[in-house]
Amino acid sequence: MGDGAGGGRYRREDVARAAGVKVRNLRYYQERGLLPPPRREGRIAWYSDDHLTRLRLISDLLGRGYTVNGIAELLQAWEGGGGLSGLLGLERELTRDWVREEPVTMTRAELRELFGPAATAEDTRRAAELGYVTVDGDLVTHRSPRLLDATLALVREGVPLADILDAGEFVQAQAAALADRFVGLFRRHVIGPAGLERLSAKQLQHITEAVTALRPVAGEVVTTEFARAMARRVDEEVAELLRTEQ
DNA sequence: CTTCTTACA
DNA sequence: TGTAAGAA
Repeated sequence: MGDGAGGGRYRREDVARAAGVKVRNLRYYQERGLLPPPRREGRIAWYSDDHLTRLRLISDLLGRGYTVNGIAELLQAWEGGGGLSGLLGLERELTRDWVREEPVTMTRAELRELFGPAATAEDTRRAAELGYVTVDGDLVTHRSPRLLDATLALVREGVPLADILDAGEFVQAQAAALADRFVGLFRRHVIGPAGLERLSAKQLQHITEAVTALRPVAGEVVTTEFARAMARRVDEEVAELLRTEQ
């Protein structure tokens, strides 16, 4: 959070890699109006954090089966609401903290050292496929230090990495479903049927505040319910173990 | 030489 | 979506 969020400090290749899209598609998205043009400085194009956020949103939506045109419409509706600055503000609110973690980069050797012989190249490939890491030559970048730590903790307890990745894939699907559910609620009851198209600056402000207020609620509900489910399940498991060992 | 664009398959 | 060719 040191320097201003405005400017632009990514080159074409950098944003593309960070967002997990191909460089070729930057231009494509631009042409389709999904991505604002970068700031130009001579022959180099500078992309900002806002571009990166937008790019991640686009590739995520695309990955879930939305069409390019569908996304264009959505984005257009948003822009109609509060102008570009309002849109970018809301977009930031919607995704903050969920994508804000600072990635960690290490060499393959360092990765092996962390995981020990348990980690195969196949595991790395799979982790990349699931979006946990991106591989660039000898460098491996993990999206989330927290997830990396959690994975390491499990591996050190003897859980096979392949099984952890299976669990990760499952959790991703469930998490996406949960997020869809919450976003659906939000859309229906906070934004309303009118959509964002003709909202005043004040209304947009209210929505932004609502997002800020409600985001922790969604997390709260999920962690609480998860804790309860885990407690129940663990109790059952313990009871079962005690039964069979008698 | 590198970074982008244009244009075509 | 890949890529050859040209502009800057």
